[in-house]
Amino acid sequence: MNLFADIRAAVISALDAMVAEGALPDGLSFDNVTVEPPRDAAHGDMATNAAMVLAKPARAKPRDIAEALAAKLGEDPRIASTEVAGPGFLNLRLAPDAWQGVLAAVLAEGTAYGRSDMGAGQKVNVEYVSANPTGPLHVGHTRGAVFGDALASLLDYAGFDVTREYYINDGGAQVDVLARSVYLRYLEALGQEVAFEDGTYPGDYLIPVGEALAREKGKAWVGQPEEVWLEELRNYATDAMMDLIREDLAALGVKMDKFFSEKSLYGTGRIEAALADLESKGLIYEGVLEPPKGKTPEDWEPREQTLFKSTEHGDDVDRPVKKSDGSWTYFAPDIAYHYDKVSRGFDALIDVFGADHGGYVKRMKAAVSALSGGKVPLDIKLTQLVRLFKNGEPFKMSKRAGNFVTLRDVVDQVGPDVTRFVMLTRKNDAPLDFDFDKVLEQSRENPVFYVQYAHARIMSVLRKAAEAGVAVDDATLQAADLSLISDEAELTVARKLAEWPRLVEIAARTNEPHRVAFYLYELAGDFHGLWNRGNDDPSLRFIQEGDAATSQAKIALARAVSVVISAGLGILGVTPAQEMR
RNA sequence: GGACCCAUAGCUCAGCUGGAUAGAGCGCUGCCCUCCGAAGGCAGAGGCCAGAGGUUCGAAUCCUCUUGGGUCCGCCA
Repeated sequence: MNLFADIRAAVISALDAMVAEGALPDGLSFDNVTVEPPRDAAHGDMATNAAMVLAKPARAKPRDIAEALAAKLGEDPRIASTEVAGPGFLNLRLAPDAWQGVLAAVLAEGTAYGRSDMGAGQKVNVEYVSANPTGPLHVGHTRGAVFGDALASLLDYAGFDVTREYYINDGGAQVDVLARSVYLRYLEALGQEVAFEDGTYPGDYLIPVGEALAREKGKAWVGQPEEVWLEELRNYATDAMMDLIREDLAALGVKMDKFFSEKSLYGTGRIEAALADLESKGLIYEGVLEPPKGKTPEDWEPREQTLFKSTEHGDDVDRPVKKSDGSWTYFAPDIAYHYDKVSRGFDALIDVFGADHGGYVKRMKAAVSALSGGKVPLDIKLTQLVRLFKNGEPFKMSKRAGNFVTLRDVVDQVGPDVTRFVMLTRKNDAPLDFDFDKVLEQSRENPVFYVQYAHARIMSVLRKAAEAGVAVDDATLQAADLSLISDEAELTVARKLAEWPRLVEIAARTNEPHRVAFYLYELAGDFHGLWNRGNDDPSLRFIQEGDAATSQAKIALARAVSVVISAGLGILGVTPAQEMR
């Protein structure tokens, strides 16, 4: 149930009727007609811009259209009153039982209240994390992981068929570096002194890998040249790193549907096939790029390379897919990977990258546009930096990874729930400050606590009511006399609940899961506001001693809040708190 | 030199496919706990939405330019 969508449907059908009666001309598009909550509560419960949007194409005055529309809508029993205002807004006031209907719907549908069919089962691929398999995940990856995971859940909730995917960059030179680094740890495990030069990974996390290798291989590889061990060790090391990464993801509660190996694209003809597809579209040629303007690298010299004509699909310059020595650039497997995604029949693709990959957005979009003939949209979401603090001071930690703070460092300190919620308290493209102390603070400033506290309070009410002998199971609450919910503070909460399905659709349409976190904070605020009103006005308390019917109605409202909080936190991957200590 | 992101209250940030008098938290000012639901609550002050043009019934939102900050820019993945 989506009250805003229902009322919008009523507006549209009223407009259709006006067309049928000749009050409006044929052929108007109602696509831009909206029904939204007004900013100012004094403007009523809902407002539609229909008259203003249609005034020009209908060649009529907005206020005239609004008056006529108001007359039609006045016949709808859900609409208590209408008012033409401002430049042509039509403000609607709903009958009280409309809000009570929302509560009944929440209790009946549970956490499915708010699910949408806007996705219509379309297949969407969300690729996120995709960190190089050369070490544990760090904080930057954590934000991408949380964002991508919440976005995937959000899209699922909005009716899309979602695949969560991780692209393993296991085909490039950095894997050789990893293998050599593990080799050093292997020698070290066998008692040799080793030195980590530039171009190797010195992190402690490779020590156990070297030790395990030493146990398996003994001294077989000591003193042997790379030809003997490099190939095998590459696989061994990447497998070990992916195990590590999977553990990190599990600690955060992230579970991928698919891990896609870059290496699987090499030597299998798949890169060639993707490039052949572009070639067949006339988008591949041999050429020489201009040097980058302004800042010319000192060793720059013109070289002929194989280029992808990405400029035909919105890029600024054409991009090399083959180096001058004939080997692939990193871009080539990326093209092949996205070709694979397109071939798997996804209706839409989403890539979640760190902000430092902003330079690749246009070329990837160009590639997908070319490969899919413009049919498959690719949205690329960039996650900005996370700045770490401890009690207000910039924070650095270098335990096991060398010089960066790991996902584990964060999750072990504050837990997965707090980590996830906090990572979503900022837009993805805005930098995020993460303070290890503040995120655990129990105050209104801390949205994690504030939302969890609201849920815990409701659970507490339910427990206390049950102890007092009031039936509070969902079936009983559904049957409660919701007309007893009528105070303004209570209706404010009910109105907020009515917005939830709408919020889900907006968040899903914009691929912005942070909107869910902000909504939950607002909902919690409205609920706490109601709770606090109960301090001064005992008639607003949820449990009314000796009056089971009223108690059940009020508790039904609280229960509905907890249901929506659960649903929202579920999207964010956060467990609702049953109690706070 | 170019590309992308960002600029909203003293601070940290929201702001819906363009809608009415631009919101929240913190901070600030003033009230409110002998008890019953204060790990707080209520009220108030605080804005040229970086600047200048444009599009239109209407712009924080879309376009152009300027300023200021971040990221990136041929064989590194």
